[in-house]
This record gives sequence, structure tokens and C-alpha cells, in this order.
Amino acid sequence: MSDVPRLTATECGVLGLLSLGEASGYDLMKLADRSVGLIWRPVKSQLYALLPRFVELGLAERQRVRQETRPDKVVYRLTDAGREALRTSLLELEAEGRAAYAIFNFKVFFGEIVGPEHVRETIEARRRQVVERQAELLRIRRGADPEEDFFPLLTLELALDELRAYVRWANRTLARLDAKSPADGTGGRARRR
Amino acid sequence: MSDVPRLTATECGVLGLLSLGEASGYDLMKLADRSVGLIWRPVKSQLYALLPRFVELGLAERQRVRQETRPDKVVYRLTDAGREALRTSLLELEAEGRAAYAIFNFKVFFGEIVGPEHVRETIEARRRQVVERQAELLRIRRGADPEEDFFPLLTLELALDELRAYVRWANRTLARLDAKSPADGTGGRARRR
DNA sequence: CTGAGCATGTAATCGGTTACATGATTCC
DNA sequence: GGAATCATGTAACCGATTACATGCTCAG
Repeated sequence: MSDVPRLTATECGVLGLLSLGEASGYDLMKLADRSVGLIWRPVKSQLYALLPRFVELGLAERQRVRQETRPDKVVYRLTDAGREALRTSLLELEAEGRAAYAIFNFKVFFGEIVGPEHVRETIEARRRQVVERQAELLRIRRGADPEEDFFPLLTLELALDELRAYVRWANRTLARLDAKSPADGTGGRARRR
Repeated sequence: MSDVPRLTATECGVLGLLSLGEASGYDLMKLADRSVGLIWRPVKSQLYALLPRFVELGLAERQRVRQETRPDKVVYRLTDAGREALRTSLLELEAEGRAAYAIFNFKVFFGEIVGPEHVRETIEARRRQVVERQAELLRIRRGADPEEDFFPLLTLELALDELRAYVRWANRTLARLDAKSPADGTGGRARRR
């Protein structure tokens, strides 16, 4: 009943695709190209393995569609439980470890589902992580030898440039979110303390 | 004999760490923090699983070191075959698919091993990929609805900013490499055609 | 007639993560 | 006395990738 299954990042991705409208496995592969594909795309065999499991968990419904000129297809549609599982899973997923970046991007991409306030918090949380990391990299750079560590320093500088790009984007985007959501003096609705 | 084993990205990472000097598994974990750790870090259990396999493949040698006040440790050292396998594997690994970014970074990080000309080519190849991707994202952006696709467009813009950061870094870095390696009119030593 | 697109899946393998397991020493 | 550091590994699981397998239709 109330024990909503927790989904992995990949499952969120597939369920997120499905949240855009009913589709067959084949449709979802193509849909991915035009949407989340920017940041992540499922592998066919995994997709086809996942879909029946969603049905078993009650997160999706399945319907066989006969076609005469084309092979029959199986069309899936999210249930309310599926939509809810997607929302809570996205909210609960921590953007940490190796999958951090993919999860971060999912949360923003599916901002309509998690809500603007969660998007804002997600962006701020990552900005904090990024600022810390910048400090760490700068510390390392100070201790490095420009001759001996020439190549490692190149990767370090690329990392720094990309982190800077993130911070700029985050600042711009947070401002846009502020402008978009009704200004209430605190910067957002779910603010407390 | 001449059939050098091909290593995966992770194996290159571990072997690359080992190329910095002989070390025990425990040492390598710490070494990773101060070196490649920027871009990638091995998982302990995997590291300990890999090291004996390197010995079996003749890529490393092992020596038990007895210590009185601390637990005994097993120290590994790269063999010539190991160094060669690392070099050719890094050269042959294609920076494509999911691991593309990690592989790209490995190639640059271990530039001393693969040589400046390969680094240059790697950076140029990625720049080509990135420019293509920028064009694709711009096309998608043109076709998107700023209202309806608000959140997806945020991730798209972040991606664009990061790609731009890469291109700038690549331009700067290629210039530095040109300045560094003797100018011979063609831009690098291994140039033909 | 060949190749691309539509359409769905299974099987095998492998790489990565987490948890389990142990035990001494040294610093606070 | 308790936490952190040194030190090495195993076991189980799971997620992801690759290869295998099939077969119809339509456009060039």
C-alpha cells in the first residue's frame, strides 16, 4: 500500500520517459533520443527487461496492440502509483557518488514532476559541492610542479573550467527560478527556519 | 609473447597508478586520492581483485614485505610488459560511449606515457565530437517550447555551457602543446600526409 | 533484391558496489 | 577505553553491456 518501491536512477529514467506519454519499448528508445537522451539513454535489453517489472510492481499497465502492416507492439502506460513512485524516488535519490551527475540532471530535467522548489535545492546543493571541489583542486594545483605534473595539471584545469561553467549556470538559473516563482520574500515556498 | 592483453579503462587506471611507483593495495588507494583521484578512483575490493590478476598476466610483480609493528603488506611493481600493456591499451581505447569522458581524461592524465602527439590527437578528436554535439543541442533548442520544456531546457543549457568550457580549454591547451613541442612547421612530430 | 526501419525479447558475461570478516597498533 | 590508521581480502548481488535470435514491410 503505502510502501512505494524505491527506484534506481536508471529506473527513474525509464519511468520518466514513460511519464511523457504511453509508449512501447521501441517508442521509448526513440523518445529518449529526443528528450533525456541529452544526458542519458537506456540500453535496449535493459529497457525491455524493466518494462514487465514495472507492470508487476503496479507502476505501469500494459496493452497489446495488434498491427497488420507492422509487428504487434506492447504499449505501456504509467499508473498513478507509478507516477507517485517516480516522484518520491526522484526526491529521495541523493546526487552523490558516481551517478551523482546523472541524478542531478534527472532531477532538473523532471523538474515539472519534483517541483521548482526541489529543483532549486538540488542546484544549490550541487553548487555547494562544486565550490568545495574548486577549493580542493586549487589546493592541489598550488602543490603541483608545473613541469613534472604537466599532463595531470591539464586535466585539473579542464575540471576547474567545467566547475566554473557550472557555477555560472547555477547562478543564472537560480535567478531565473526566482523570477519565475512568486517572490515571497524568502525566495521560495518550502522555506523554513 | 607479442599478444599484449587489452585492458579496460579501470584496469588502465590501476595500472597507471602503479606506474607512478611500487605500492601495496593500500598505498594505491591513498595514492589515487592525490593523483588520478580527480577524475576517477578505484573501489577497494576491485583493486584487491585486480592486483593478483596483473601478476598472473605478467604485468606486475609481487613481493611480500614483513613489518613488525604493522601488518605485513604485499608490494606490487610494474614489469616492462605491464608498462607496454598500459601504453598500448591507452592508445587503443576509444573515447566513446558511457566511459568516454573517463577514457579521455586518462589519456590526457597519462600523457607522459602515451606521448604528447597522442594527447593532441585525443583533444582534437573530442573537440570535433563536442562541436557536433553543440550543433545538435542548438538544433534541439530551436525546436523546443520555452514554456512547456522549461526544465529540460535548463539541462540543455548546462550541457551547452560545459561544452563551451571544453572548447575553450581545448583551444588553450592545443596552443600550449604547440608552444611546448618543437615547432616543425606541421604542428607536431608524428604528422604525415 | 538489398537494406533500413519496425518490433520484441533472451542469454551470457562482466564490471562495480556493498557488506562481511579480521586484527594489530597508536594516538587521544 | 575508544577511535583512527594500517592492511588484506571474500562473497553476494545487481546493474549494464554485448551478442544472439527472429521476422515482416517498404523504399530505392
